[in-house]
Amino acid sequence: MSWTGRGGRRSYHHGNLREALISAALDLIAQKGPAGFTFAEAARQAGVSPAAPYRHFRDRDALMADVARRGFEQFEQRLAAAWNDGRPSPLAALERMGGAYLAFARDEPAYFSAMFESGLPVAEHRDLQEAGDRAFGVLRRACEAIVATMPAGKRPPAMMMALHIWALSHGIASLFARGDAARRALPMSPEELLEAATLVYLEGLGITSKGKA
Amino acid sequence: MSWTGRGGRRSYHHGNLREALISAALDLIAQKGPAGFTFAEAARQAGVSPAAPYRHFRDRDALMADVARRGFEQFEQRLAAAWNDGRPSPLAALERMGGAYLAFARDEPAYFSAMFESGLPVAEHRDLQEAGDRAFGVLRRACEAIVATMPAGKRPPAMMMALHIWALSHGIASLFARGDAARRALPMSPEELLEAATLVYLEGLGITSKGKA
DNA sequence: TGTACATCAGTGAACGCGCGTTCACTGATGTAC
DNA sequence: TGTACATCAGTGAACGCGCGTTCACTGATGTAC
Repeated sequence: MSWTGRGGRRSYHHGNLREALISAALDLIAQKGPAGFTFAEAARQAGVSPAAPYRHFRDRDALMADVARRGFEQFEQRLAAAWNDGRPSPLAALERMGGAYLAFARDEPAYFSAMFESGLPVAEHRDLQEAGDRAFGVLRRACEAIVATMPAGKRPPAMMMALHIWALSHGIASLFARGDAARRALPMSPEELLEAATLVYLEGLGITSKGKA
Repeated sequence: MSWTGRGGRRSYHHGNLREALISAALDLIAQKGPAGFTFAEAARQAGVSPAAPYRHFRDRDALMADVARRGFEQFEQRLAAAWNDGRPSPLAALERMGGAYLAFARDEPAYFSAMFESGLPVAEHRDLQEAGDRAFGVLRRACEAIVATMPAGKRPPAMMMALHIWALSHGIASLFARGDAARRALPMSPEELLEAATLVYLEGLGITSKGKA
């Protein structure tokens, strides 16, 4: 395949190998989990020799970390889009963001695995950690906005609230929404389960959802 | 090592190879994750030839499934011990059970990985699924007991409550309490985070913790 | 108590396989003049 | 516009390795009589 570059033109060079490897990695991770992805097979799928990937990634872990980083970036974008600056109302937007969390786990199992289950040492990949922090930041700012609507004396710590909702969403996503064979059966949709939990939690914080459509 | 059986006596037979393989698997999973465990290395660690494990397990997955099943059984026992039939009060016991969930994730990372992150197809291992269901049953019955203390008209569905608390505990355990390199930093202990979340959630259900010590 | 025999739980050598990684190399591309 | 050259991004062959799995085998154990 090395003779067809962009536009079908003959080409010794692949032209876009880095992206092709990322894309192959996503395929393989989605099919066989983070452990089932190998450098050699990613190269094969991209149509290059097994030595070629080393021009773009130091080793297998570096590729995996790049996939995870991209995953966090996409995740951040999706969460931010769902939050949409809290429109039409902060509570409605928060529910939508919960749905986006679950949708991401379901629609992008490869990214999700690379981000949360690949066993990458987050502390050793600064950019990965930062990307993760930015994604969490979307949720934290959402919680700050919601807390700000409450009377000054009754405001819970937004950071704690964000961690709680993150954990709740992540637990439901991991146990019930992921698109792999380990998914548990559930008598309702993960979205319904998460929405109900969030409403109860907000109620417990003293945030009533009466005004919500 | 094949010549020392129980009591140091010479022995061609290992004597307890099945258990030794399970124990080796736990070691290896704890060190390198579920993917880093191999049949061959488990055999080596148990001091037998690479063909020996086939006398006890059909293949690598069968061993992994057995580890996961044992994990769920231990998990069930710990949760049940923490719940202790709701003594001294159902709410105090529920908090203790949450702590047990996190402690298990931290103290038994190998079991935890095998149970939740090994990618085993739960549906294809009936005994594994049943063991998981029994562990969840402990939490469900705890929720039923708590719900039963409420006025008849105000009782939330215990099943939903159990799923919510399971997801919350699992999310916090996965993100913050697991003893591996992927653990995220946190401005408080996972236990504190979970306890606070549970209290807010119960408050939202209309369960006040005023009577709690 | 002794013996013959069946069964069990190991051995150890061998196999094919795919992996990660390296190496000297070479075709393609871009740039200076 | 053409040419020389540096750089880049690939090749393909090779390596050592550990894995899963099989095979005929054999030492140890248990049991019938």
